[in-house]
Amino acid sequence: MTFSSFGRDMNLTMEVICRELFLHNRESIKIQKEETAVRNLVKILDAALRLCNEKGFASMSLRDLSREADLSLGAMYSYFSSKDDLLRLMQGQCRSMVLRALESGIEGFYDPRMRLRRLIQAHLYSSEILQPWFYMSYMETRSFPKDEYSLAIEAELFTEKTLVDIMLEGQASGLFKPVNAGLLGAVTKAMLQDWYLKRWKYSKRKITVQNYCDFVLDFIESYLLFTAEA
Amino acid sequence: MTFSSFGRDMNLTMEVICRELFLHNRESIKIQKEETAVRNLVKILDAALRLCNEKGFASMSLRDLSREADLSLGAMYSYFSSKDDLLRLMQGQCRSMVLRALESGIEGFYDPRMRLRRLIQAHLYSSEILQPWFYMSYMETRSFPKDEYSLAIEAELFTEKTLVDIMLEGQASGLFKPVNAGLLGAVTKAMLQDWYLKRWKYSKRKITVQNYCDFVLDFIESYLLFTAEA
DNA sequence: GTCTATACCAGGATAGAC
DNA sequence: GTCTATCCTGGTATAGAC
Repeated sequence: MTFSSFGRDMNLTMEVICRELFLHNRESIKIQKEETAVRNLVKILDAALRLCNEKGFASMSLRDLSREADLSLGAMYSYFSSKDDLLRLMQGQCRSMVLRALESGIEGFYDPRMRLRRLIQAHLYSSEILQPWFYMSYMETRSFPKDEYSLAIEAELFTEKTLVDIMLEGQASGLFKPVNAGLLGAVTKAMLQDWYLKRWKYSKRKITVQNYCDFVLDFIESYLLFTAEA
Repeated sequence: MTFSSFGRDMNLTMEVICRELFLHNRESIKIQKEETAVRNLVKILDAALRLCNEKGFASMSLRDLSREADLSLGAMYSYFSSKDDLLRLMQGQCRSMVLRALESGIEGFYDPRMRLRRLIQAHLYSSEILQPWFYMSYMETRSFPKDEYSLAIEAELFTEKTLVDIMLEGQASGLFKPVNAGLLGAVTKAMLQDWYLKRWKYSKRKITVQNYCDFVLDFIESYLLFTAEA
């Protein structure tokens, strides 16, 4: 699976994302006409992701946002009922996109080595496309209200558990070495997250998602596979 | 180097830290008497770290802080001149402690393998002791004013460069395999940071800093060393 | 050195015209 | 559906008594 084929399959443009967000939240959004709603949601979310990733959600004022989104304060309140509600909308959309990306990455594959590769690729590739979403989600989790917080933690642990389960499977079938799968899963997650948390660093060094992905796979597989050294 | 010997050597109690912070910032702190100042700084910084790590610096109000620190608003303003100034004080103190810990970790060691081990240990052990400081520093960097931001980024890159330099040294002397040292340094940093960023996760699983450290060292050395498999 | 009281403003939220 | 005008809370910061 290459990055460009993944991107084509997932089709995650802002317009598509906002349309889905609109359809899933018709009750809470006061605007009726789909085209109007989607057009403005694109403006709002683009601006929100930009501001939020610069200074953090708490420091982003709705006045800033209204200026950047080129919509009045009053108009924006037709799309969400409070600032927290905006965060909830974005967070929910992000969670559903991530889950879909990871699941579509591994479905139909049964060999542990292949499943591990595809899961890591799906994670890195989707965080490449949705970087501002992933970043915001990571940085703002702690300020969520209790129920949203739990959902976010659950999602974090789910990814990790999926990684660990694949490793355990591979160990059970004798394909992988009997290393500490729990810890390997944890640090793998950390490496995957670093890709969207330190984007500035990797861009500056001209390291592409493909480079990073190949390296991480090599590093992990060297530790897991029995294959002799080159 | 074990965690407890490191802890003994560094002697990083809140009282010691605040005394140092006071001595380095006498001009900006309006209180004269050292004992009074240190006693109150401990109260302020303990509370600030707690609140800040819960909800983020921007969402921590000085009213909250004054209540938690059990000092009036007016009194607190004798210790810093603005909320941003408080952040600057804490940030500066954190940077100086980290640098000292890392340097004292590797000084006097020349074998690349040993230097790498000691640097990783020093980083993990100090982040174990200073977890709230490290966490705050990581999460708030992006909201710093420009000059403070540059200093923080510089510190991040310095640690990474130290790691990479040791790896390159080891490769040059033929001790380490010729893997991509730049990327290995980057993901190593990510693994080190995960220890203080996801403390809740590791505590819950009863993984100690010693467990984590041993695992990370094994993982990295397996990739770097020529030694045959067990 | 520490407190209380208060100035002042920015931010979230809403009402009601168009 | 969108805008402008406005309300009101709660934030940072300071003044001045003790």
